[in-house]
Amino acid sequence: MSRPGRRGRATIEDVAKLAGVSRQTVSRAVNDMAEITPSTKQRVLEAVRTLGYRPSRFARGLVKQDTTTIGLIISDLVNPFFPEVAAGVLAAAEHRGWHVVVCDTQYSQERELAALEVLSHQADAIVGYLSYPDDELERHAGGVPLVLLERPGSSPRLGSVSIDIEGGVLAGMRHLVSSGHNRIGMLDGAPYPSANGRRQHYLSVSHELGLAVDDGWVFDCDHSVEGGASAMEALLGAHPDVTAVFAFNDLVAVGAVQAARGLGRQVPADCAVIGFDGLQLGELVDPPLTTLHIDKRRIGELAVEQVALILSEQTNAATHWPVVRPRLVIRRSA
Amino acid sequence: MSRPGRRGRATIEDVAKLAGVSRQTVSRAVNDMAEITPSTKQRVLEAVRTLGYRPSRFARGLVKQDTTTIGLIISDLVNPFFPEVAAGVLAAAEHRGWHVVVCDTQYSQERELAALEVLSHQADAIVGYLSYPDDELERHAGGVPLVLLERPGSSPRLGSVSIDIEGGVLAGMRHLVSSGHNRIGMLDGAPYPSANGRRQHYLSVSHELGLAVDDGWVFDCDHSVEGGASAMEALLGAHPDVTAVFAFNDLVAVGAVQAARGLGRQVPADCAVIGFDGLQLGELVDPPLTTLHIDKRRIGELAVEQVALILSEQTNAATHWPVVRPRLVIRRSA
DNA sequence: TTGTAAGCGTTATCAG
DNA sequence: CTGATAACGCTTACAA
Repeated sequence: MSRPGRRGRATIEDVAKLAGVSRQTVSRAVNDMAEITPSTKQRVLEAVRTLGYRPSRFARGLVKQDTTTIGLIISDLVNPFFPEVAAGVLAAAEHRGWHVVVCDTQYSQERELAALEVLSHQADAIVGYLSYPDDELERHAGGVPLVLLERPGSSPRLGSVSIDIEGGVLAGMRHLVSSGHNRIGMLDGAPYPSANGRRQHYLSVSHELGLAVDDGWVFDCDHSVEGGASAMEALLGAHPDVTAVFAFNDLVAVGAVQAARGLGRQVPADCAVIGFDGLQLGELVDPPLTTLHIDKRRIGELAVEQVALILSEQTNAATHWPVVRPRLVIRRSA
Repeated sequence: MSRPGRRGRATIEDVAKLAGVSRQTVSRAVNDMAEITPSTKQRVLEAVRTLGYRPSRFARGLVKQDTTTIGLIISDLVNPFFPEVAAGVLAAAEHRGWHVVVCDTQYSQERELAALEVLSHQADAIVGYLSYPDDELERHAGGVPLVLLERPGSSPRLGSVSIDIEGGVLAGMRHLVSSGHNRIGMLDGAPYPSANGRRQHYLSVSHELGLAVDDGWVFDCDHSVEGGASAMEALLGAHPDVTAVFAFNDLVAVGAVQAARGLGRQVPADCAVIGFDGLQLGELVDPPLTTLHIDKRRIGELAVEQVALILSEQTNAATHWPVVRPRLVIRRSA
């Protein structure tokens, strides 16, 4: 005995009963297919309305296997970097008629795990900023294709979209050196997925360019304005003679500028600052931020293309790992 | 005859066959339930791995009616305002174990409709910045509960979280007037959902305060820095004697500051500017932006609470429509 | 511990 | 044009 509302919502069966037709006919009316008389359609639709009937997405998805959902895991929606990547993912997904479920990890590995857990059940593929080692990721993804953002994947089972960090660092450091700097410090993002590479490349490039700096010139910080500010204070404390700073990202760079000023230094006169990602914010602060601009939307779009590739192959394997190249944008801070 | 991969993915049946057990046993192994011998569990799990089996979320969702998905429709992920709202939604949803599917309309009504279309089929409730009239929305939502953001809902079927625009405008205008301004212009967001109210309240408050301004002192613009800049130029062109500007939001305000300066005016000396939403950006520009700060995360959280309420009542009706109050934050621009 | 049977709510197929 | 009937893939009883 199936009362409407027995388990909450009315089913197609309930509608059929009320309208005095078969489930099939209800289906035809609801999805306005052709083979149905206007009058019956009316009657059915009325029953639908009075019962507040809505088709179950699960039942529908079960029978017509066509809806694709991709899970997006990002670190922090409030960092302007990520929404741009997300916008790229959303646009590319919408273009394909896919849905996107978004999770924000707040840089927490625990949340990252939870997100993987959820999305491995709810999505057909996962794209995101992930921090666990490849093998652990594969285990927790439970067979769902994975596309890593800003990080190369070791196995062919893992797609990836990365950034040419080395090229970016090289371009940035060269710019600073050619502007006459040789005591260049670095503010690195605290170790987290997207944090990889900058520090190492900073050190090797510094070495190549003959700069007398080492690990002691690098200070870790949160990926935020506040983080950048306090790390900058630490750097200036340890190396008061620093004349330029290579920042992990634009947020950090802005914080560095503020801290430098707070300590009485002019930017760029006393200390130059260069950012790394090219947020709009950088154009609006004073002085405008010199930065290595990254096409963030493109990262998201490329990630979805990767998913499409992987999903279309029965091998479930990626064959091509795109790399996005930063572009030096010179403004006034360096 | 069901070959694994007949329709793409292996099913529980395929695994059962390969492991030589029943589907039930596979289910027990996969969801690691208690009543199963370790050895068989091993065997099953191995079959799972070789077949690359993943349970269908649709089949699972069909039988255990517990997954809740909420659809979030925002106008523009790249406007820093929206990610904060979204972050609130995500946090509150995660707290409840709900999933969030995000759509970005790019301020396009066409996309808004498409998003409604999709989400009305894929979500248990929709939260978002919507521009269509209530009745149209209800029609397109096809019975899915709706929570309107920054806009009151007329029917009890519509939840909403709004902002006390009137209070905000009043506080802002009073601040400007008490600072000695009486020729105050306005840059209003181009008519779109969240755009409602500011202009009207600006006009009535101006009238109350005895200011000699009218519609001609209001210029529409995109909700962006660029939009604010060009509208500011227009305003300064039409009313060169303007001494203060009430901006639609902080992005617009920043643009206004830039334009004012570009035309040789000091801010706030020659022309004060006040924003409306309290982005972090406002603290970082020069001069720091005076603004009416809005708790954007809270908007998202309240929206999810509304959804929970609506979903829990069988009436499907909202009974309480929260209002978020702006808070005047005085910095240097006004 | 394991298997069997009965749904979950839809759509597709094929008669009528 | 309409209605049985059979999937769709999984879980929850209930038997064995």
